[in-house]
Amino acid sequence: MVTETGQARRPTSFDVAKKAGVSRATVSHILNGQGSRFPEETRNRVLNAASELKYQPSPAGRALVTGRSDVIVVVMPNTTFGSNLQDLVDEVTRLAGLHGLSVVVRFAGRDPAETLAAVMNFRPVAVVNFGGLSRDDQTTLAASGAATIPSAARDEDASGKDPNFLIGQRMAEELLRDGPRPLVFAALLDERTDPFGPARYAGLKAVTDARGLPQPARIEVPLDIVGATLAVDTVSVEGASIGVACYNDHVAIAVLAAGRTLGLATPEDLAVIGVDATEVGQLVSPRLTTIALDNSVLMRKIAADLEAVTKHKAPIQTQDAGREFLTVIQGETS
Amino acid sequence: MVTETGQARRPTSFDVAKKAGVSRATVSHILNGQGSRFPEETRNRVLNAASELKYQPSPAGRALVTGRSDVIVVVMPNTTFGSNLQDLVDEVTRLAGLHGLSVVVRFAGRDPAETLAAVMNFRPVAVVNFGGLSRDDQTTLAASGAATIPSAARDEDASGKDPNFLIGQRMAEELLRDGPRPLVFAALLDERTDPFGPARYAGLKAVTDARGLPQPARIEVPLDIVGATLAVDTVSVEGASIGVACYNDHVAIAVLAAGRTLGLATPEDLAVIGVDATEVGQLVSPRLTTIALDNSVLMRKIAADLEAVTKHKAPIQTQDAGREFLTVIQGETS
DNA sequence: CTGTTAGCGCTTTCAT
DNA sequence: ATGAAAGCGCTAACAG
Repeated sequence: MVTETGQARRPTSFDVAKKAGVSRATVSHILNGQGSRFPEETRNRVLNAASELKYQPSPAGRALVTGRSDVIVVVMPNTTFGSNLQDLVDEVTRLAGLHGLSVVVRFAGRDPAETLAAVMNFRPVAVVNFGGLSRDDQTTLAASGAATIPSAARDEDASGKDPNFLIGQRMAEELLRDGPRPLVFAALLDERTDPFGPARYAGLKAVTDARGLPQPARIEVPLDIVGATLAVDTVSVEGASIGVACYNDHVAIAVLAAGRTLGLATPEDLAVIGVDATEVGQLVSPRLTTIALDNSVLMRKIAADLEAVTKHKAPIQTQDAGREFLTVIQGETS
Repeated sequence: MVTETGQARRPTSFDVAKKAGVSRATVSHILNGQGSRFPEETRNRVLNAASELKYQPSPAGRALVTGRSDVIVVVMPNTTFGSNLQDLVDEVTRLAGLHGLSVVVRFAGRDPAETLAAVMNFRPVAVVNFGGLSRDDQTTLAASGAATIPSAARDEDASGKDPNFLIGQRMAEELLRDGPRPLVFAALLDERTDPFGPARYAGLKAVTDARGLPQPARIEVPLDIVGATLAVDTVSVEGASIGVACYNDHVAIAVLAAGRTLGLATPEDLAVIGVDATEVGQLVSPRLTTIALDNSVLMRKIAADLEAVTKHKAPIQTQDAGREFLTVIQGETS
């Protein structure tokens, strides 16, 4: 009765070693790729033993000795996230899997410090920041040995490189396509939790400035009809036409609802443009004009950075994609 | 060259022990609450030392010795999830924090086996299943020592206990409020990824059966206007009225869009009801009739189960909430 | 009450 | 080419 109690003890590298007739060190070497210098025969014995035993190395054991877990944390901003969040996460998960890493998703909470602490607690090899992690946070992470991905670029203080700045610009151009009119930026109610709004506003403003138009107003639009109507009412002027650039499609839908309540004609009196090209935005009437973001560019950047991190190389300097990742979906609201 | 700058070695329990003039074992005892029997003075010395050093126990070290990580994995179904996912996750995170556990979010991928493997890889103390984990998966998890939460209840094969069954019932009743008409269930396109649909359909069918109505048709509605129109067209009958119970608000919006395209009057020819009471559903025109789910009931259940798990008690038998967690939001589509 | 001791499963020099 | 040995940071018996 040397063997099993019912308590299926997970096989350890020792079990594999025994079965393959080698030492644990050898097992470790071979299973970590370092063993390309072992004779084919030994390697096969080990590999076979491992797979027969369904051996899974213990993350804890490895983490303990390396001081680093095989985890990459994905931090999502605490806002509605239009493009299908799950697709993004799935893709990152797939990518991470290619490097033998597993993914942990974390939503940025109200308290940034707490979020950061939680993230660091995982001692991740890298952190994918979709927003919600400040510059300072990233610095702290870097000091702890965790690279932040995508490296730099994003949130680059409205320098014209920031994608969100470009989004703002593009929205302004679309709203001004048929001639000048006052522009309004419709933000989420709670700015704290919105990492993208400021840069987008800056993009809007860059365009109005360039064209000698008044600086865009800024309203905060809650996602209910009463609140939205109140907010829109503060900027709509009798008989005049305005163009509203919205934080996302949901806000845009709220602004449209408010416009209906206020008796504004769309797009004549009230032009609206959203961001994200959500499915629902194309199903409502009037169909939303919106900006589609091509995440493949972002994903390529992430893939490259991930590669760099796991290879201990410096982050590759992918050239900025310019605006090609933006597409205006022409709807009925602009 | 790797920056060796802030690589400040994290303090270990040994550092704390030294600073407090005790042994590591004592530190461990005191920091794990087991030390309520230590003299106040010793305890304070240790606690102070720990906080001065900003000591954070190493998850890996602890996991290695206990064979279990301080992690609870939240598994989200790979479908649109109406009720604000983040609120749910935040709440679970808060709850977990109360027990010193950290939360990992995982979206169920296309491949269930892979998902399960990833989950088990964390050696979690518990798994919160919002859908996406099958009965078998849960059994496997249980065998590995991870409790599944909420315990039982959910997905109870359409036995009238399953919340989704109740949702189906309630939708049917609402659609039949003004008299009998054929019912249709509008599911998500990809049923594999939909853990809730079947039970909801069963709920619908229970009502039509009870009232001697024909069994509900079932259509799969993609979230684009063309596909949705095609799908709805297969069930709409010239001059007749139908009631469509939708998987969620987004599907409902798609069905309404299809109805517009097909020239159906709502709610006369085409009554529609959604699930989730999303904000956007109340902002579109016509305003959606939908079912609001009170997640507080679910959260209470989760809280209780979590308590039970960490206390090694048997899961508390909270009495089922009946249907009180369901509220029909009366809109303009039914 | 507190410390000693023994690992948990793994990687990694350093010998052989 | 392979293995022995030394921990990584922590907890849990068991002594004292």
